Amino acid sequence: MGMTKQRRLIFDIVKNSRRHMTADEVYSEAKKEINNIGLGTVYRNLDFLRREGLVRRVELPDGPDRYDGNVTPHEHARCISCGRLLDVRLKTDELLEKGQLEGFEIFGCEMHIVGLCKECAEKKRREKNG
Amino acid sequence: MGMTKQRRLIFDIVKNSRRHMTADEVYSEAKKEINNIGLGTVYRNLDFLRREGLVRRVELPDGPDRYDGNVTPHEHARCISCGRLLDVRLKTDELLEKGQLEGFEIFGCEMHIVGLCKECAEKKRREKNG
DNA sequence: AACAGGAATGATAATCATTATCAAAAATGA
DNA sequence: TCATTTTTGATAATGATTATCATTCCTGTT
Repeated sequence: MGMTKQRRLIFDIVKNSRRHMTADEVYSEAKKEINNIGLGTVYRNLDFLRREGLVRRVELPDGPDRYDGNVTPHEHARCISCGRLLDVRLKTDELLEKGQLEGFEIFGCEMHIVGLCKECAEKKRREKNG
Repeated sequence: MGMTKQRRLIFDIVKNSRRHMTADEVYSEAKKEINNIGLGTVYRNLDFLRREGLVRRVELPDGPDRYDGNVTPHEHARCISCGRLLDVRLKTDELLEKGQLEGFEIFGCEMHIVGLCKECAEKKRREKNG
């Protein structure tokens, strides 16, 4: 596996971030280290790292994909106000009502909870109450 | 609510379809009735109908959105081979492990199961076994 | 029926995230 | 070292969706 300084940098950025960054945010961050890094390089390496299982790509139904350095199984809740993703663990046992997917070969499942995070919910409440 | 013949047609197409159509598929279908209908009109009306709660938009993480005439609560399982969506009902009770989303105000949740539908799984099995 | 005002239309351009392309540069390995 | 493969940066292309805008179509009121 060719490990260029670009690839290492991109990996470190995603791995060390506690947020769930977009490719563009990774790009901005990477430019601080390598001034002339290309956006294509960022996309290419994020995809490479995903294929290697080193990072996880979270594909949201709207808006750009996010990259997650935490590759352990978990799902996400997205705040529609600030856009932040929160990690959640699901009880996946007994999720489906029985017999619905007879013969369907499940490879994986993605769940996105949408709503307001604690901070944004409180902020909205304060605005309302004056 | 202005109900033009375009809007009525688009609604009928989605409502009468047992599939989950893309905007482009609705457009192709609509052109059979109204030859010079615009793609923008299709998008505009699908969005209008969604806002009115008459159809549901299913936003997949990859590929174009699908439109569903069934607006009762259900989730989808997508076949990665033929792209078809299957309806599934979830046991949403006790989905989350307790205490994870303290303060998070849940508006909704979208789940996409991905895998192979019965037909495609069987087809693949046949190809393998000769 | 005529008319005015707002809404919807079709055509087209613009947007945004992502991929593809490709020559030049860098890494790898015999 | 030198040849081969991989990766890079720059740029163009893609695909789905939205925005724009002049024209046309409704709809309700006289």
